Amino acid sequence: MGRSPCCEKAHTNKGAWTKEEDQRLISYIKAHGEGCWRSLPKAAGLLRCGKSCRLRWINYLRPDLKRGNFTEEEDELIIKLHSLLGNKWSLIAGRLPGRTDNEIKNYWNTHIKRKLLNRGLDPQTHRPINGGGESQPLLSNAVENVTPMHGVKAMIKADDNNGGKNQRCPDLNLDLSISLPSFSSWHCSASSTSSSAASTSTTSSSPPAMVNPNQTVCVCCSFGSGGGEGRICSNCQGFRYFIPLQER
DNA sequence: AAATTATGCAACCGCCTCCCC
DNA sequence: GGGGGAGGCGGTTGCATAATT
Repeated sequence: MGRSPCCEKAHTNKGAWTKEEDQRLISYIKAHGEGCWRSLPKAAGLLRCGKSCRLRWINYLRPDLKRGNFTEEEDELIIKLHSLLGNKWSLIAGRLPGRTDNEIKNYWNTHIKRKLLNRGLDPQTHRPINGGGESQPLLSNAVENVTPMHGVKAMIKADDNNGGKNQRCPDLNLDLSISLPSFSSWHCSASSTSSSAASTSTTSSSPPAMVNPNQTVCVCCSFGSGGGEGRICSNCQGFRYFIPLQER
């Protein structure tokens, strides 16, 4: 049986994109907008798979992309988010405006992994490699804005469905919260029980009041969906939550 | 200067999830 | 509720360039 191919591979180009192909794609999307990637190549006169067009646009041609080196701040933010979310590159990218999941993934594999190893931290678990650093923080001391979430452990509920694919979360003590660009984005507007906590004023040096161990905080709203990736949220119905341990 | 090795990144592949019928 | 199509995601590959020998 097998799955049907996403496009007619016999008549599609592969490999690096030419300037002409780029230009065709850009002008088509400028004229018609994104959407229906499957039919886009034909409509735009491109001999490319729709997925390839989407990837090229999202990762390279989009006008809002921030090209160039990652800053130290971005580095640390990626590390923090990775410690919370694992290899959820799209969610991580959602918190880094102008960066793409592919770019972050590549950057992680080529730079940050090495950086963490140099710090003596396991890039996957963010724990000290030699086990001798039990009292060490999970993340570098250079990470500012990291404050303890008193008594709160976290997990990502969505990964429960992975059949153990992500074994990392249930055991990982994520005694962390991070300074977010906007506290107001911590909770879904639809989440009335949480919004009162979010509105409590805080200072950057104290644990935010929103980190109430008895409340449920939505990870996707807090970290990933700001850039229009809300499809995973659906007003947070059983998907990507921090779950206080006492509820488990 | 040439050959070899290492590195970085764009692009592809296949699976998963969502959405519509 | 189930099936199928389309989009999205993460892992991996392969090529171009840089660094080293």
